[in-house]
Amino acid sequence: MSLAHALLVSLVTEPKSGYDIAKQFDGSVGFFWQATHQQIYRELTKLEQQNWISSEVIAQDSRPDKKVFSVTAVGLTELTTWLKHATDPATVKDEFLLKVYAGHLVDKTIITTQIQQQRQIHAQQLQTYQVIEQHFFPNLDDCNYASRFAYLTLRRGIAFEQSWVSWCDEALALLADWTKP
Amino acid sequence: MSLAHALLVSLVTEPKSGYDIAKQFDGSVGFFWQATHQQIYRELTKLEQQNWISSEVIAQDSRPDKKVFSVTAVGLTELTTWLKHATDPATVKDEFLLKVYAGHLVDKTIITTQIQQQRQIHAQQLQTYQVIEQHFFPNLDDCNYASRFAYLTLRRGIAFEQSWVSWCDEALALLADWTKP
DNA sequence: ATGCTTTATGCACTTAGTTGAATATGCTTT
DNA sequence: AAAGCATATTCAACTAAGTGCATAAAGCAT
Repeated sequence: MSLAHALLVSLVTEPKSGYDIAKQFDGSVGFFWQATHQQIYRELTKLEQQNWISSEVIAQDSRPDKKVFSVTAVGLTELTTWLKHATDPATVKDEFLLKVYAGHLVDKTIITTQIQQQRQIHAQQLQTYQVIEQHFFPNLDDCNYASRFAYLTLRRGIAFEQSWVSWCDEALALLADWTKP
Repeated sequence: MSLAHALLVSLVTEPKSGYDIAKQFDGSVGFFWQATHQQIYRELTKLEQQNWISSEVIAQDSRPDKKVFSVTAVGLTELTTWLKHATDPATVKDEFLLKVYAGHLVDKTIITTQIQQQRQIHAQQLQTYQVIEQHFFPNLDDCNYASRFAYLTLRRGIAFEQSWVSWCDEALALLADWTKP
């Protein structure tokens, strides 16, 4: 279970509220971890009970109060312990590939459409990543130490999406020549 | 929720027992869907209640009886409906990338080791896929219609692993030049 | 006869994730 | 002024996923 660690990673960069994390999970950390706001709030409560994080209520004018969480010393120790431990490879559960595998059951156009849709999604995401790369990392030497690691994960995102787009093209080309017997 | 569909896909190829599916999930379908035997048995029970599959107890000598499941007409309809529907992109939850992102917190050697371990895992898996490709798909023209779709998923597996290995090499090269301030 | 392995299935429990709503504040739009 | 929107948090109920343990039948080895 790593939602806890995803939250710690997010909070160690800088303290924030549950609401902020939920928003951030749409970007940066959100590229490799997602959770709904309910999950986030529930887990934050648990982490505070465990004393891995502590909270402080901040009054805001023009907005409701917010509860800002920071990682405690205990939490930081836990984080480094976790970083040292070997990582199990992420389990792949890919509904789309399941459909490709079962593609022989239905008319070819159905799978062709599916692949085209996926190609579109991944090409879009690739472009998003490339814009971020050009905008925030035009020159790695100018980047601080922490953001270089963010850059590595961005490079992974780019490689991932490129690999998908290429595969879609390959698959569509192959499919074109097949006929159902 | 697609465990149900993963089971249907597995059973539509040929009827089998829960035990057989659990074994098969170590290969072919297992490359993009995994489940423990308890999950499988529980879901099979549910699918039978829904009448998407039906079972027949087969007595075996030299082995305990087994319950062989087949996809019903209702189940097949459900499968094709599912195939036609748009597919949400798989949610990525990658503990390893989370660690890379947090890499600035700890000594560089820790992340280097993590990346090397991942490289080893993906290089190994790549080789496994390549052996399967050479062994079972030396010539696509000789393959029947259904196994061509299996080939597409195998190609995806190969592209995925190659992409990981390349990224690991790139990341290790970049990391080598960085020093913690 | 007993203990180990393979085949085969299941229950109980726990954790993770989803869905839907309620509550509160203050800003902007109509 | 009313309605809708963004911020901010929480409750309650539910479904899905995952872990651990238990059972049982047959074959094989000691």
